Amino acid sequence: MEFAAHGFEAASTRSIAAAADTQQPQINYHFESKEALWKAALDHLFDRLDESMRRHAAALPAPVTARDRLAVTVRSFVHAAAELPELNRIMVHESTVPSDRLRWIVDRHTRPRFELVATEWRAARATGEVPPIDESVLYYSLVGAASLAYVNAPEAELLGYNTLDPAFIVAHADALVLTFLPAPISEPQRPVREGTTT
Amino acid sequence: MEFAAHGFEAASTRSIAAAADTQQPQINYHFESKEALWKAALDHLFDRLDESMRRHAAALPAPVTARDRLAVTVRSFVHAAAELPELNRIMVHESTVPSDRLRWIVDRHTRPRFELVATEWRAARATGEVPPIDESVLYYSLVGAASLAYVNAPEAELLGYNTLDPAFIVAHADALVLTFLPAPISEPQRPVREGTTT
DNA sequence: GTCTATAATTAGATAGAC
DNA sequence: GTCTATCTAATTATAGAC
Repeated sequence: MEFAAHGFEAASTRSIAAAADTQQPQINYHFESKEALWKAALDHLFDRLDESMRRHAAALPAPVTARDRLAVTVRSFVHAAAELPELNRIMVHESTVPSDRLRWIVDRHTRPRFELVATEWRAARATGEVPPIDESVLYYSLVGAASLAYVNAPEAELLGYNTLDPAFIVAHADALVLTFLPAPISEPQRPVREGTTT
Repeated sequence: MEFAAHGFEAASTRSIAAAADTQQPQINYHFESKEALWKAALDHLFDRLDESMRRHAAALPAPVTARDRLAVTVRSFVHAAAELPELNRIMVHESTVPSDRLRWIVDRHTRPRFELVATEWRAARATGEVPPIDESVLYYSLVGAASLAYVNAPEAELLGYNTLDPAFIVAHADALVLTFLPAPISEPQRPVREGTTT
């Protein structure tokens, strides 16, 4: 993906067309503009992200507690980030400077997904199953921890590590569950239910 | 910084010159090429990273154990990442695709810093003070967790969070120490010294 | 050293043949 | 729908006046 490798401005419609084995004017025939092509590419990548996360979640044991649900989300996201490095590459390319494109992504794709993780985190916080970390701090720490190894795969390769090796990906998912969702030491506090006295 | 905001290719020498209140040809007068300017900018940013980390480390309690030393490194890096978002922005822009520029950065700047963290991590692993996580997994998880909130600050702003707020930065550093360097539950295993019997 | 003018190349988008 | 040719604007780098 040219947009993932070079960013929106530096990705030329000529190289995008060449990668698709066609000619540059075909882009303006099939899409209204370079930006319309970019938006279509992002909608497609986010669809693939959702599909990848659902597929990996289905392969994991069914969660029972709120912490279990987060563990499934974390493991699924690590696997999806490894499977779709292009998406997180585009996200960091676009998120470094305010723009209409960034507002479009955040409104359409980022905010609903952030709210999903924040809601899961609040549920696990309420039962004392996870460490006392604010949801915004948690979100950026977790997403960054889960995605950089794949976003920066060419750099890791030069350091001598193949982060796309399935063994790396599984070790990575294990490590993030171990660190962000450690097994609770004390008994998890049950949420206080109405009408129940302790 | 135009390179941080748009990446090498998309940053025009005209806008760089305009930001420095001068004319575009001045760049080719003072530097051999656009790439030479970029290399000078990166050398300068890495110097500032080292200075920032030293300054923040000096403001923290002196470390005793290997885990303490890592905690100082983590806290200093979080503060430096917040202070210098441009550097990590350039790093993700450049690390997504193999290039001569990427090789230049890795050889000159990334590898020595990676080895430093890996060495500190191995020392703490040997005494059982930190979780059983491979150094490559740890490196990308930690750097990603520490930098994304500042790399993606414009995105966080649209989600309603000011990640450059000192309160966020401190909570972020606390969270990463809590997760990646939890206080050991069991007594840390002392490394076996030669000539010592237990 | 600093500026204007410009050369050589490449960008996204369009016109029009087939 | 697919192609070649081309338009306008932007790019890096250089030439040369001051």
